[in-house]
Amino acid sequence: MRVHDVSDVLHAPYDRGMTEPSTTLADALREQIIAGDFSPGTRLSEAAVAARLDVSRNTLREAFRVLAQHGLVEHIPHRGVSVASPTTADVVDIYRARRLIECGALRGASPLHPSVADMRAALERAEAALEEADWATVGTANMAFHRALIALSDSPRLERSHGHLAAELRLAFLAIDDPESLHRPFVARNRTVLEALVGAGPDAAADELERYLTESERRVLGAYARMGRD
Amino acid sequence: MRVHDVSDVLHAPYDRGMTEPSTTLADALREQIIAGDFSPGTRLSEAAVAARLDVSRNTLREAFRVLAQHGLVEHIPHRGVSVASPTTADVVDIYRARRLIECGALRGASPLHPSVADMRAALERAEAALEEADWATVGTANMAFHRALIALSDSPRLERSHGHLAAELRLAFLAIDDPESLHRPFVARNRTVLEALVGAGPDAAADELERYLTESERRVLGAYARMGRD
DNA sequence: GTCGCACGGATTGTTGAACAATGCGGGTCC
DNA sequence: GGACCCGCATTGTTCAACAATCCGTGCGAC
Repeated sequence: MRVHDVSDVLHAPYDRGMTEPSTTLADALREQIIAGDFSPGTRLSEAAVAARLDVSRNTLREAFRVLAQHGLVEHIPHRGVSVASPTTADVVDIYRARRLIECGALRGASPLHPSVADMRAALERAEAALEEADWATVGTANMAFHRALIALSDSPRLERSHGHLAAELRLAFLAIDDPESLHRPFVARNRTVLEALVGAGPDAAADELERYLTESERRVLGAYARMGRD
Repeated sequence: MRVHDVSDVLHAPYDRGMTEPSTTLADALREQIIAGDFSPGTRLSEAAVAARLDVSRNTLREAFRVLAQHGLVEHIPHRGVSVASPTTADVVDIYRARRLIECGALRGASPLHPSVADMRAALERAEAALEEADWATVGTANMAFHRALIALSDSPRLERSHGHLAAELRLAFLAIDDPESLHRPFVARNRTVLEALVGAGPDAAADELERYLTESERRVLGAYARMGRD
């Protein structure tokens, strides 16, 4: 069953912590969105969401502005915001940007960079989850692998941009809803990338990564086509 | 004389047009900031800016959130927002990201792409402004050249990221306030890049662009060092 | 003198209510 | 069936208020 309205979703009010709601609020909403609490395309009524999260409309609107900048939410004037639902063109663009940024980061990386350990750790988590057919965890770990890969560049701004791409892409995965075929084949490929990096060197790893991304894009687009998606 | 408080700046209320203030408002503020109406580091008091732009604090805060996401403004909880003032580390990071994105876009580009015409047009504007020692226009045209260069990638997301980098970098230029040395030498280099693209091909152009960016970074960092800047 | 600390003013964070402006759906009329 | 119009729901924005936090100031202790 698909969720098509906020009211269909039950969840606790976001956790009020020590920081300001308006900052944390966007984070909380982001987490819920990429966790799939609201499926892509869901309309987010200001009044409904504000009531459910127990914040005022004004505060919520600030959070929405942030999410809209991240591409996680689409804001159309006088028509409200809805969870972004990446089109085929969006997917193509996301992968184009990923290829450029990830391969570039990898090509300029040192195999001795501390993040290599993070990549390895993420890879091992993915391989462990693979054993148990826990595709959600596999997906998360794959994501972490690529995040660590970008960290090789030591560039906060590239990490930020890549984070946005990853979040948007996750929405596309949610829309497809076939985690196994989207995540399973790519654990082995990630291992190949990592071993190429510490073995054959950054350029070979980047070439391998490029194949990875092209294949991943092909899968997503194929699924979209089968769904008759725009 | 440097501006250090909003109250020092005189300007008309932002132009109320047909679209919603909250969207246009961020744009208007962005324009004013990158035009140098508020010098980097200036504190932007909510009450003062709201009064001057004739909007409510709530609406202004939405705009601030957007600008903060763009990196144009720094928002510290309970301490308000100030115009970003890129540190040396920021400059290094911005150039690192620019090198990766711009060189990557160029390397994957076709010399037959329509944006090549835009690059040429921007270059000619820069060369014309150079004749008249109009450094501000030279800077704007140089910026447009690189924007057109990114457009070679046909990736809206890369264009957006690059736009943010360019805006942040402009703040660094504002802080330096020596437009001639920052813009003059690079017109000829842009021509070299363009001619390499249509002549020797994308890879040669990318190599040239890399030298361009390294040299530009060196100038900015040098100026920062001479200013005793963080 | 200066270090720590309490106090108060100023600013930010958030709320709730209100109203204008816009979009959407339904009904009517031709 | 299609064009038009009207009413309702939602968004965009403002305002006033209050809580929470920060910052400068002055005081006292050492």
